Amino acid sequence: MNNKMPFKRSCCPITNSLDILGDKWTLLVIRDLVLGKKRYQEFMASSERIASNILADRLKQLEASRLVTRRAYQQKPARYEYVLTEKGEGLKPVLRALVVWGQKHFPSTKVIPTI
Amino acid sequence: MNNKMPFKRSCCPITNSLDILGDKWTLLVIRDLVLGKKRYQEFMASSERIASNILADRLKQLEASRLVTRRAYQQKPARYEYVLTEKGEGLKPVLRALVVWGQKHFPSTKVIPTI
DNA sequence: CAACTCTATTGCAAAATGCAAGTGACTGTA
DNA sequence: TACAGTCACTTGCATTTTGCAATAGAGTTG
Repeated sequence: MNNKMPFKRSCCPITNSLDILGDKWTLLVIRDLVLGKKRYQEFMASSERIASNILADRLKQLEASRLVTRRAYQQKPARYEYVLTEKGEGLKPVLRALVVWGQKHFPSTKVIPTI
Repeated sequence: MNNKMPFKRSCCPITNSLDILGDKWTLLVIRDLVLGKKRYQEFMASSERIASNILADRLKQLEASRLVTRRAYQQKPARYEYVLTEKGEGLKPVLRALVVWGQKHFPSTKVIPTI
């Protein structure tokens, strides 16, 4: 299930960003991380109902891209929490721009105060 | 090939935005439109080498989502150009945020002055 | 010890993507 | 008037990704 682009599509910064972020789920996981969620069940509980295999895949890709670090918060059983790196935190302006545009053009959507 | 989400995944503005923009090509077509490209061959000529069926599909979706309007610029044969609507223009801040993030984290990428 | 939680993984069907080739309506050249 | 060329797509088909449901493994709780 996991995959990677083997070559650069171009030297455009937008293209390179989309090679990591360009799907329907990755930025939603990052949104949840920005909102303070850290654990699997918290991501699963979001209203978009991500499938567990997709979530596992996206968390691996985010770790591989160094947007997120995985840290054990307990042993026995080993349990991990996911936290944004500085690179991942740097996506807040992208999320904010999407919130602004989304709120303007989808009137039924709600405010997310903390992004 | 053409498709649509039949229902809203959630009332989150980010989610609603990603339901339109969340793939590897849509925002690149919008980037090209922002850069002033209007015609099929111009989009095809971009360095990411989009496949023609994908481009046709994305242009249809963009029109259906009212981010783009299609206008005949000649008859015989009928030829159309694509122009951003105000809704589409409103995505410039999203593109700018992606440029900033991309340029910071992919050092080999180049500046795009006019976005 | 049986049920339950949490974090995944697996199998399989459905949808999206990528690639190459083809089409239809013309235009420009020999 | 053939004939190649351009432009804007469309089609067919193989590959890849996604979505859904079920299952698993490690431990906890009643």
